[in-house]
Amino acid sequence: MNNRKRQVIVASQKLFVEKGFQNTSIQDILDESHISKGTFYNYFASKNECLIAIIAKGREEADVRKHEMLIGQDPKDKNILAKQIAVLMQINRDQNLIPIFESIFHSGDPELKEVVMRFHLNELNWLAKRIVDIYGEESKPHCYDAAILTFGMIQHMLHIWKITREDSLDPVLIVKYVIQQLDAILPAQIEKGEHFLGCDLAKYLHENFKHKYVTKEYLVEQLNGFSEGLIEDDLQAGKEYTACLIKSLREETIPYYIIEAIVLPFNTSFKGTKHAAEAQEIANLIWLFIKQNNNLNILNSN
Amino acid sequence: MNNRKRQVIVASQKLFVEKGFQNTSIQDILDESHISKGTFYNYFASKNECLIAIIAKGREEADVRKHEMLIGQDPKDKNILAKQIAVLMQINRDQNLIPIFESIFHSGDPELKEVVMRFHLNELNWLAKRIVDIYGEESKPHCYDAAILTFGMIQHMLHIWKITREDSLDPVLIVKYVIQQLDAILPAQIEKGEHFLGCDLAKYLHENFKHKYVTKEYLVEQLNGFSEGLIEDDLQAGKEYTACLIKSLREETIPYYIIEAIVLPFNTSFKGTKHAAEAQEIANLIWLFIKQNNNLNILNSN
DNA sequence: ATTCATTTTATACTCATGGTACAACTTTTT
DNA sequence: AAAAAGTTGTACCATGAGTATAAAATGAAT
Repeated sequence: MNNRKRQVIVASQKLFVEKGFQNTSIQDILDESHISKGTFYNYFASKNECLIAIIAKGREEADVRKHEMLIGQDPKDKNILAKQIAVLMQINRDQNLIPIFESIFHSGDPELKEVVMRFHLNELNWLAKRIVDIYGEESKPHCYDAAILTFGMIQHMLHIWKITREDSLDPVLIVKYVIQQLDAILPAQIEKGEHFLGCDLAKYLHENFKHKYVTKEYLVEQLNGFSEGLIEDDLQAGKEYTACLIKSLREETIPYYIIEAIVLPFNTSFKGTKHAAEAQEIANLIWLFIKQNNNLNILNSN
Repeated sequence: MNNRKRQVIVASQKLFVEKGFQNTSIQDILDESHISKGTFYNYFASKNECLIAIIAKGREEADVRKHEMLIGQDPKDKNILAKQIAVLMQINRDQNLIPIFESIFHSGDPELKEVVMRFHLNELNWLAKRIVDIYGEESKPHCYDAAILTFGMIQHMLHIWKITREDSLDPVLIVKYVIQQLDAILPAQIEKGEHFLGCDLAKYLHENFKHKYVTKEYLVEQLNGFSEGLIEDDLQAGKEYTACLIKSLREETIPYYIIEAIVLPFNTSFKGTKHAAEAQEIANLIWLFIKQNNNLNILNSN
C-alpha cells in the first residue's frame, strides 16, 4: 500500500542520483522498482510529482536532523552550526538535490519551480536566524545578506570540489572554512552598517511565509470558505476530500497521516477547474501546517 | 552561407532565453529562424551542438570584452575588476547562460558537461589571476579559494535577487558588494596563512589547461602522432580530415576558418572508434588554439 | 544561357518518451 | 465468498529529436 509508494520513491531517487532527472525515463523507474506503469501513475500524477515527493522527503529529513542536532546544545556554538549545515549539504549531495534543484529551477515547469523556491528560501530563512543566534542581535540587519553569501560560498566550493576531485571530502570541512570567512565578513559589515538585499528578502519572506505559522483555526476557516465556494457541478471527489479535511482538523487528536494522504488527491482533484489555484494554495498551507506540527512534536518530546 | 548559421544561432538563443533550453523544440527554432529542418541539421549535429555554439559565442564575447576593458587601465583598480565581472554576469544573464549552465551540467550529456566545465574553470582561472593583480603577490596562495568564494557569492546573490524581485538591478552593484566582502576575507586569509581547495584546483587547472598555451608546433606534433596511429581499417574521412588539419597548420598564413570547419567533423568521424578519446582531446586542443589565437589578434591590434 | 554542384526545402519517416485508458488479474478487507 | 481496492499488461496517443531523400532553388563556371 503506502509501502509501494516508498518503494517507488527509493528506486526513482536512486536513478535520479545516478543518471539525473532528465535522463531517467519512467520506464527506468518501472524496471528498477518492479512495478507497472499503472501503479506509478496511481501514486504520482506525473514524473514531476514524483520528483517533488523526493525533494520533499529530503527537506523533511534535513529539517528533522537540523532540529535534532540543536537539542540540548548551545545555539551559539559555531561547530554545531557547521555540523547542521554539513548535514544539510550531505543530504543534498547524497540525494543529488542541488543539481536537480538548479536544473529544474530554470527548465522545469512553474509548479516544480515554486516548490524548489519555497524550500530554498525556507533554508535561507533558517540560516539567517541561526546567524543571529550566533553573532548576536547586532548582526540582525545583515543576517539575510550573510546567509545568502554563506550558502553561495558553500555551494560553489562544493561544486568546484566535486568537479576537480573525485574523492569524497567531508563537507563539514568546507562549511567550517566558509564560516571562518563569515567571521571576517560579518564584523566588517556590522561596522559599516550597510545592508544589501537583506531588507528586500526579509520583506519577501515575510509576505510569502506569513502562513508559515498557520494555526489549525486558520486552516479550518480557509477550508470552510473554500467549501462554500464549491457548486453542484464540481466533482464529488473534491467535495469529499474537502469535507474530510475539515472533519479531520476538528478532531481532538489530529490524524496527521490521514490529512497527509488526502492533501495530494485533494489538490489534484481540482486540477483544471476554476478552483485549481485556490486548492493549490490550501494544499500548500496544509503541507506547511503538517511540517510545522511535526517539528513541534520533536521539540516538545525532548 | 555562414550567415545562415548565425541566423539560426541568434534565433535559437532568443528562444532559449525566453523559454529555456528544454522547453524549446527544434520546431520552434525552425519557425523562429525561418529555415527548414534539413538546414538546421546541416549546421548542427544536434540541439546540444547548437547550444554549445551559443555558449561558446557568449564566452568568446565575454573574453573579448574583458580584455577590452582592461586595455590602458590600471590592473589594480577594483572598479575595473567589478565592471569586468559585471559584464561577464551581464552576458550570462542576458543570454540566460547560468541557468542553462547549471541545468545542463547535471542533466545533460557528458559532452555538454565537458564544455561548460571548461568554460567555468577558465573563468575561475582568470579571476584568480586578477585577484593577484589587485591584492598582490602575497594573496597568491589564496587566490583560487578567493575566486571560488567570490563567484559563489555573486552567483547566489544574483540568483536570490532574481527570485525575490522582478526589477532589473544593476549587476555591478552586487559585484561591488561582493568585492567589499573580499576586502574583509583576503587579509584575514593572508594573516592566517591557510589555504583550502586552492592548491588542488591550481594543480587541476594546470593539468587540464596546460595546453592552453598550445603552440602550432605542438599541435602538428600531436596530429602527426595521431595520424601514425591510424590503420587501414579506419574511415577514409577521418584520415582526410587529419591530413587536412596538418596541412592547414603548416601553411604560412593559417586558414583558421577552414580548421574551425573541420574540427567538428574530424571529431565526430572518430566517434565510436578506439581513437575517439584521442580525437576528442586533439579537437579540444585545436579549439583552444583557435581561441587563443583570436585573442592574440585582438590584443595585437590594440 | 546552360550546366553542374551546392544549399535549401518539404515531406515523410523512425524511435524514444510521457502520459492515458482499460480490461484482466491479484490481494486485502469485510 | 464477495466486494473493494490495488496491480498488471497491453495497447494507445501526442510530442519531439533526429534521419532520409527527392525536388526545388541558388549560384558559380564555362
